[in-house]
Amino acid sequence: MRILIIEDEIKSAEYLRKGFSENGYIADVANDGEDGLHLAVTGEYDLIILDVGLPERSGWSVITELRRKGIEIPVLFLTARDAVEDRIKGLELGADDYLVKPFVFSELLARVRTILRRGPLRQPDVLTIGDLVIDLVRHKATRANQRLDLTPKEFMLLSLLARRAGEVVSRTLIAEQVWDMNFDSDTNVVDVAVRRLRAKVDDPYETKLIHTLRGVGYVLEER
Amino acid sequence: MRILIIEDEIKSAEYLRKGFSENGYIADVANDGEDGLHLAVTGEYDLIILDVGLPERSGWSVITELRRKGIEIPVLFLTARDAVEDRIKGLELGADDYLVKPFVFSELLARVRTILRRGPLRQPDVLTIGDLVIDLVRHKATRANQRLDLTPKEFMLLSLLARRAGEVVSRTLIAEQVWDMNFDSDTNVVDVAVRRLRAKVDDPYETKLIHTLRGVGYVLEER
DNA sequence: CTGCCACCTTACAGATGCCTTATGGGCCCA
DNA sequence: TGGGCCCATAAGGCATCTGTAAGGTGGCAG
Repeated sequence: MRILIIEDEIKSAEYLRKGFSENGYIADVANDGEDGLHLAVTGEYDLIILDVGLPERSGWSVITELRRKGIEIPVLFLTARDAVEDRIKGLELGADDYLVKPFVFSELLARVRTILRRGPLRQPDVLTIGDLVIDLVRHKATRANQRLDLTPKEFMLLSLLARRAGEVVSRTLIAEQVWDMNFDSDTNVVDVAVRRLRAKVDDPYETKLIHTLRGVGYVLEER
Repeated sequence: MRILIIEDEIKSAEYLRKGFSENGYIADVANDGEDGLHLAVTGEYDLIILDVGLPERSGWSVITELRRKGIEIPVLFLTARDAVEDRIKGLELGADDYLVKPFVFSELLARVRTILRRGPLRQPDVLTIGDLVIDLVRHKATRANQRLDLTPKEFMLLSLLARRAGEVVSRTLIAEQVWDMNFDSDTNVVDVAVRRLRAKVDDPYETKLIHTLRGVGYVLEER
């Protein structure tokens, strides 16, 4: 899941980014409305967090512009405590929800989850492929009831594969979802990451779950 | 669905009652803790909204008394913005959620819906993780039957981890719940606090209970 | 059979994030 | 007022993670 944060105050933006990152989301930051709008249009985001107190281009015009272009990405905006009419305005312009500043991060997280849940992609909390079990909330993966000690990147990669178990996942998609790489760069990060994941998930066990489809990508499945 | 509102300020109480009523709930009001407790015990309510700034009988004792009688109705309490310790306390006493005043009614409504959806989720008074026992009410923790001498912050941190034993607790969440920090991240209080807690909870013992998940947070569990 | 290309595998070093310790300020209570 | 405890800050150290690079392997087309 990818989130775009449009917020001019660098510290706040970073705080939010970190929070989302800790909770398994990929979050990018735009420091003004101009950049934000551009990223929103070009990048593939599942949700936008928008501070409506932006200098350059007011937050409102970002929503307006997005909706005018027919882009339906859910928008959650942040507003000041005393600005009641702003909340109404934001919702009228096509935002999905708002939060009043200052807020506690977990409130934001809860709302984000709610919004994403009611979208088309509803995902369960626990994924099972053969004897491999992945608990997305607890950030825990086990195989044959043995705990797998995975690093953040490994866990991200594994959950991506697991969410599409049985389907081919292209390296391009992996690069995008896990590394936030938008264009082709000539690195073999993906290969190396898959290797490292295999070392923990497949190497110690008889039946392999991660399979390579030459020229296409990878599949996670029981065979 | 029936909701009991325990709130001494008549105007606020009426405002809430009306709000719920408009949204299809049946809501009753009690203007002090005494009445509230009585109604809660006799009436058939699905949820209680409790203001913890009550005069007669403090809000806390209402929760305590209810739980002591074995009544499991979900409680959502309302607290002042600056009272972080209160939030923790309320949850420790067995409330299901809280909301910080002042709030927008729809926020409250959203939370109420969430709670009612997930059904009663009662918290035990004593948490046990391996040989670690935490008594939330008596504010006492022991490991291997030895008393742990914890400072308030340490106890708060430990109970937060314990309440989510087995789940990852992100540093962001910790910072929020224990320090009420929202938008400044450049401090390592959490690290240091965890260190101090470990010194008492883990260092003297063979099996460690507090585990670090790099980039994600901490988990309290037996491994 | 042969060469190419995609992918695998390994080693390494920089970056990152966490740990650890020392220091001093603040607060409570005698 | 003074002592003791609690706890935030800061700084440096250290382990882990992860991207890069370089060489190896194996499938596949011609």
